[in-house]
Amino acid sequence: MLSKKTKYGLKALTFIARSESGMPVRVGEIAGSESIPQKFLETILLTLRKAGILGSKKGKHGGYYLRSHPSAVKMTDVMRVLEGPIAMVPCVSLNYYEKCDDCPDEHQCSVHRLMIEVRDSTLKVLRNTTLEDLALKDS
Amino acid sequence: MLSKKTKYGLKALTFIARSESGMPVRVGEIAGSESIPQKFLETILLTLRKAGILGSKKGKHGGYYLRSHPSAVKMTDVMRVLEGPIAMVPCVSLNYYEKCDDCPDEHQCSVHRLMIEVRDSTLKVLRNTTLEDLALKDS
DNA sequence: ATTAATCCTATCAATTTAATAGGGATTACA
DNA sequence: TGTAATCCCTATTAAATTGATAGGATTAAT
Repeated sequence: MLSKKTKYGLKALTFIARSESGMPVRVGEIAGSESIPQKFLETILLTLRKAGILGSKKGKHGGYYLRSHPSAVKMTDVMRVLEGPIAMVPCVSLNYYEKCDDCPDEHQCSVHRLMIEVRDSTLKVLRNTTLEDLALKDS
Repeated sequence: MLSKKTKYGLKALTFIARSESGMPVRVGEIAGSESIPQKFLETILLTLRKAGILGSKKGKHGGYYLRSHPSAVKMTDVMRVLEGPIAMVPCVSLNYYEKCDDCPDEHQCSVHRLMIEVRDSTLKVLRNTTLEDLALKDS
């Protein structure tokens, strides 16, 4: 399951990408428009800022803005920041590899091989999708 | 993340598929060989039996066996039984569809569209993989 | 009968998730 | 200079999920 955190984060990024004005977007505005609890969204956008995806401006007329053009914001990056590893098992993760304690030899593990295929197919989608694609309207 | 339940279940199914004798396989034997807590595995195999994937024989010399040839056991079915929906959001699930409360129109939801693509690519893998594939040794 | 197995359901502890709380720090601008 | 608006930070909490265990009931072979 996709966490609410990730879902809210993606919606917020889309909202910011669509807001063409170039001005920082207030958390409250996003929260209101997208039906997201504001305080929760604050922590999410903070995470995205710390990850370098968003920038922020404090104080009156402050808010969040994209650090790069939407076409340069890859879903792989966003998902890793918000949802964590893309792989479904750590022993198959490119960025967060970890050995399983219940596997003497992962090259003979049937689950391992299946999960590599799932990971690769998911990666293909996420690598080929950017925030610009998400921000397109309709269909 | 793949749950332990699913991981254990897949390993157990692989073990049974590899055990060519045709005789029912005891839970204890699988648990021992695959380092799975036996009592936990009992409940998992029970689930697989209730789903029609495994059959069982009670009493002495009892155990679990496959109801179909490994090549007929699709990963889509196994995953749905053990892990639940393949889609990452309910509004994109083929078998467990549910509307999101925070989406006025899901056809305009950017997350929705992305998740359809992820679902389809995962489905393609899972539909094309059977227990027979998992049971192949090595690489 | 005895033994060895599955079957069933309840329960528990740990973790994760979703959300809230309560301010602190910074900035615009009157 | 002061005040309102905004992001920043961390802690806490409640609910849900997960992983595992417990304790027998039932069934079948010998």
